[in-house]
Amino acid sequence: MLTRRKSKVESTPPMCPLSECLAIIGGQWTPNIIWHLSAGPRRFSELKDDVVGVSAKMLTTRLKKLEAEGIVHREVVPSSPPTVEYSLTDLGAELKPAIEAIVDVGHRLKLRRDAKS
Amino acid sequence: MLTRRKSKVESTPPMCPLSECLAIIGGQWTPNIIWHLSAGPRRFSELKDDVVGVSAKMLTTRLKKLEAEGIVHREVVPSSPPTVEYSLTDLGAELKPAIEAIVDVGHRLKLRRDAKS
DNA sequence: CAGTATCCCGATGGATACTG
DNA sequence: CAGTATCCATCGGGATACTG
Repeated sequence: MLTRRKSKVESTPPMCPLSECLAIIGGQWTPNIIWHLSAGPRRFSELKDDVVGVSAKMLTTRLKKLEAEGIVHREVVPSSPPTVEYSLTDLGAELKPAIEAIVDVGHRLKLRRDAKS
Repeated sequence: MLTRRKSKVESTPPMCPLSECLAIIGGQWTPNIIWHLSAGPRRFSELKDDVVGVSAKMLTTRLKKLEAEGIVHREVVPSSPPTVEYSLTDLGAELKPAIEAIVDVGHRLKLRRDAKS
């Protein structure tokens, strides 16, 4: 039997900075990009290889957005052929715990599913 | 001066269950829905009020998907007018740490930005 | 209350080709 | 190498109206 709900329920968690963070890591590919950058600086083509399936277009789009938001740092190395280093800023590094938590849960979810099938 | 990269870099984290989890919480509104459910069972219209801005269409869509994935439990209370209780399953509860990590980072990000402006 | 059914528009993102 | 430009199909998701 279901217990009757108190009119004010169990109190919803205070207020939600979820969107705040999701606006940053919400975009397609974005978590993957940040995740790969979390291991250290990468060049454009390295990232393109790491983040399997991403197109150059999307990768640039996301990197630009992340750079504008102060999450990643872009450093052009003047050389021929030119290379560009992408890395997480301090601000970007703060996202790591969240990404790791997601990875962790993803792992446990996978285990559960595999166990059931 | 940038240090030269070792050919094998700093080793990318093993393999990525990111997508595993993102496939679940990735959808628009989804994290918010789970977040609100994490405080306890809710009825359809309560959720619709909690998750500000969501349309009935999207809410049903997401809830159906989450139910199919075993993340939320749907319980129809036979009464007039009918009510429906949504709650997190054990599996769904495992997502809470990830959501909380995201909320936490979102909060810190907000603080940083506010400090700068 | 708790949805379902349609219509419909705009953004997302892939493929491809081109450039400094 | 590190992108940019263009074309174009898809589809997420809002508005609205209807139902058991």
